[in-house]
Amino acid sequence: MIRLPHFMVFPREHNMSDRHYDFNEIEKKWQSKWKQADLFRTEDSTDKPKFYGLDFFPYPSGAGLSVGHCRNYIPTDVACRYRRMKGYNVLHPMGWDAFGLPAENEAINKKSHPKKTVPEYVATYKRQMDLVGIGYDWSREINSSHPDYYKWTQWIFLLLYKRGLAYRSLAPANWCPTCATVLANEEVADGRCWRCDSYIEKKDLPQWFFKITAYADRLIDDLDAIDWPESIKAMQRNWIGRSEGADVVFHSEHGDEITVYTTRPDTLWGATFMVLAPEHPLVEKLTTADKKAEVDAYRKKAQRQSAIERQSTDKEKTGVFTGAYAINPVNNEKIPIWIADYIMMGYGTGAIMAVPAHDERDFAFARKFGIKIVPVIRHPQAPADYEIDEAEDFGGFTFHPEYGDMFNSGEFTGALGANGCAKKKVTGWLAETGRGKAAVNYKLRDWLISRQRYWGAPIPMIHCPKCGEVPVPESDLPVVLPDVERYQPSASGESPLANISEFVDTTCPKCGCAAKRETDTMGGFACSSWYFLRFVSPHLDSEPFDKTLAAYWLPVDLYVGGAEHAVMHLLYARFWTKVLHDEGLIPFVEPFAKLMNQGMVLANTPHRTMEALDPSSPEDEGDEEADHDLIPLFPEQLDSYPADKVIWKYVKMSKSKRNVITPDAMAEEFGADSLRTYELFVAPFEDAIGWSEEGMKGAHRFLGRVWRLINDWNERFDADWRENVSDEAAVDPKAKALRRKTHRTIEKVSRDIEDFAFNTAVAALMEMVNEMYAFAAASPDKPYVMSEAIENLILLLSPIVPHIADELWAGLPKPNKKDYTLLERWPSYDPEVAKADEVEIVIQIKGKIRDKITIPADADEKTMEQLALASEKVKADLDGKAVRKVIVVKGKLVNIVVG
RNA sequence: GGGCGAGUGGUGGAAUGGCAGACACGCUAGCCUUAGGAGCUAGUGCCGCAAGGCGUGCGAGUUCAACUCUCGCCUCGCCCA
Repeated sequence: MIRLPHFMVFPREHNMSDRHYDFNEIEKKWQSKWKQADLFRTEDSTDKPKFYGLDFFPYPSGAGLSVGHCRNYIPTDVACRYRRMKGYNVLHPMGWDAFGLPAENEAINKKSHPKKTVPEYVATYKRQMDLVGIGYDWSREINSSHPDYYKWTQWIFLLLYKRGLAYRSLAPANWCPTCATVLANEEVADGRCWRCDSYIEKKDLPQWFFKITAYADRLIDDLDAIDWPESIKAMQRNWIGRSEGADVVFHSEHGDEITVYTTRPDTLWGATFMVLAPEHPLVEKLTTADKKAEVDAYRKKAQRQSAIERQSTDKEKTGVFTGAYAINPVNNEKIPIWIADYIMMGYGTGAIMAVPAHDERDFAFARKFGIKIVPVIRHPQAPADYEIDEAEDFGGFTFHPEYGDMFNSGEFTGALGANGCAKKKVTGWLAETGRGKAAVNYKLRDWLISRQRYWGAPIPMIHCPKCGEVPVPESDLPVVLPDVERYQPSASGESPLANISEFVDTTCPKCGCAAKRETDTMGGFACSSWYFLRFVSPHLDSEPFDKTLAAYWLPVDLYVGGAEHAVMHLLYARFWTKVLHDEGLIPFVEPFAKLMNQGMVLANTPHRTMEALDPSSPEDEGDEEADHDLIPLFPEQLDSYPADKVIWKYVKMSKSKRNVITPDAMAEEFGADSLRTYELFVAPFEDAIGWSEEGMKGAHRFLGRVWRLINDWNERFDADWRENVSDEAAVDPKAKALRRKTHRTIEKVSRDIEDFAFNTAVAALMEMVNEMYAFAAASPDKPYVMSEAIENLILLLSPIVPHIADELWAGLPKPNKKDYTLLERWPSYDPEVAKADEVEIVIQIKGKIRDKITIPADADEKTMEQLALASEKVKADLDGKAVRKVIVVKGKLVNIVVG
């Protein structure tokens, strides 16, 4: 079938009332008018209330925007346009997270240079955002890879250094062999690199860290005061992983001090062995001569394994006895010291006391190596005379999630466990007797900021042979990233900048002698940790941001982006905000007052199984996830592949799967307004959706209906409806009903936009249009209520579909209107008009619906009961049975209970 | 294994404890049209000719009344291990 372009299908060109909905022309026209009028420019000085709406800082990718990105930008745009019409001073800016791994990796793949690719990609993003009609204030555009911007990223680095929150240390770091750089813990998922999926390795390198752990408690506590999804807050709390317990001091037989951290000091009496991480510094010293060979071999093996492999719960426990013993400080028992790979040096003190009776992993370990198991906590549900049978039922009343009472524990036997009471008692006693002290432990590690990569803000530090590390003086900022042809990372673990002598060789700002610059750059998350502040004064060159304006605009009122940044960007940005607050630069402690996460957009993508194409490929053993065996089929492969073998699956859109739908294609075929309507209407904002072109058609059909309805009525539109509309409604119930619908829709759409319930807002507008059609067909001679409905409908549509709204508004024969709907006031509704005067209520008998009757809306309970009992159907059904009780819900229902 | 969330027509989804399925998509029939990827009208949860009955993952419970609240289970998704 030949698919004709829409403009050939409708070749006619008529007058206003009859012309067809040419969205391409309309959208282009209004986008250019808005630009000329500088409609989205934000003013700073005003007495209006402010609204700061912000989208997550995107990195410009070569794939351009997909309809998935639009799921983020469209709703924010609607919220901002709505606030603008409500009379707010709105800040809605956009900029580019242009530094960092994603941008650099992409340039490498393209065999180009980020300096060249980034501006190209930015231009594409901007063009697409304008195409979709997003109302950004482009005069505030920022780019984190520009010296004007990263000067201040470096300035904040120095501020952190000055406040003792940035330090350099040699540490085993997550090394991605493919990206050839180290990564922060947050950038490693399932032992793989967040950008390229390679397995990470451990590598010892001197690295720069930010001391985010110093803010751990505040990062947890301040979550209570912000309006964020609970799931994101929970993820942050989990990531920080605060636990309370005690540091307990053990000694080896020869007096070496070994401190362990435990969350359950009340189980100390059950500690029957100790386990050290293979890397623990004391291992060398403790190991007895006869065990040395075995221990060394084990340590080497452990080093080669990833953290994931080592800690996997279903892995068989391994370990080696060091030959040494420690003394349990609470009962002076001699307990063996082992090393095992499931203990990590990075957590706690790298040493644990093992309580096999009450910890699953310790239990498995003790069982395997035949170590004594001593229960010391009685399960709350266990009978008083319960005897633990080690051979048979360990696990029954052994591991216990809650607190049981202590036994087998010397003077503490009988201490009650409820509410952690025994734990507190033991901790207090440990401190009094010098055996230990209360301690708080965090899973959170300091934020590793060094990257051995070119494309980032150079770390503004100088290494002087005499003075050590010296910060670059503020007046010398920015430390400019040198222009180089070859920027590719080296496998050596050294930054590409290290080979550029013009960059590296410098003089010490303190003593003036020859010195070398730090060659690591900052990871991209540094740039995005403060960009929301830069938008308030994007061109200021004397400070990172104007303090007065920051105090006015921030915190961000609405922050919208994907949930995948739950513990990276969102934690770092909160941390920096608190540091800037502590420095007295900003009055607030949290950057984002309200956070919303949009749902993903998935594409129905054809896949084949691995073996289906290549029968010789080895059968995958075990129950690995099926996804790993599915390979996307590209469009051109689909025809030649047997249709019954194709597996269709909704997966995330990505360039590599060749399943990306672009807003360009949708705008071309259906229009940007249709795209906006569809993305808002298809599902609740937070839900993932599967992309459907059928849905696009539906949205487009709706806009066509709006277009025809209003154009058909344009000649009959009466701008003086305000004076006449009540009279018209007073004499005609249908007119009254339409007025009611209009006012109810205003109420509903306003509330829904504020609640981010865009899908039901669009549905309410569709209902209103349907009702207007029905009314117009039945009462073509009642212009006033229709005029009221039309005028309000256009304004209600404006934030959602701004192009068609402005076009219809411009065509409306109404004097003294503004040029753009955005400049009009958002409609208000009259509760009196919105109120129904008759309602249909339900009559139930024992909860089953028996009849429905229409009664006056203000009928009281007594009247409702009488009317219900008078119903013929009810009478027949009651059939003389005794009425035991009647429940009346005003305006809703009557339930008659017979018995 | 732990935490969080979700299971409603053929599909996306709607419903302050009070008429389950709004609004759409798709489908069916009809109208209009030289044409349809346009538009309009009607229908569309399931069973039943009908009256009526049954229906929100499964099983209990609370209530006059449960998609909604409580408990247990199953399945799926996400995060952490």
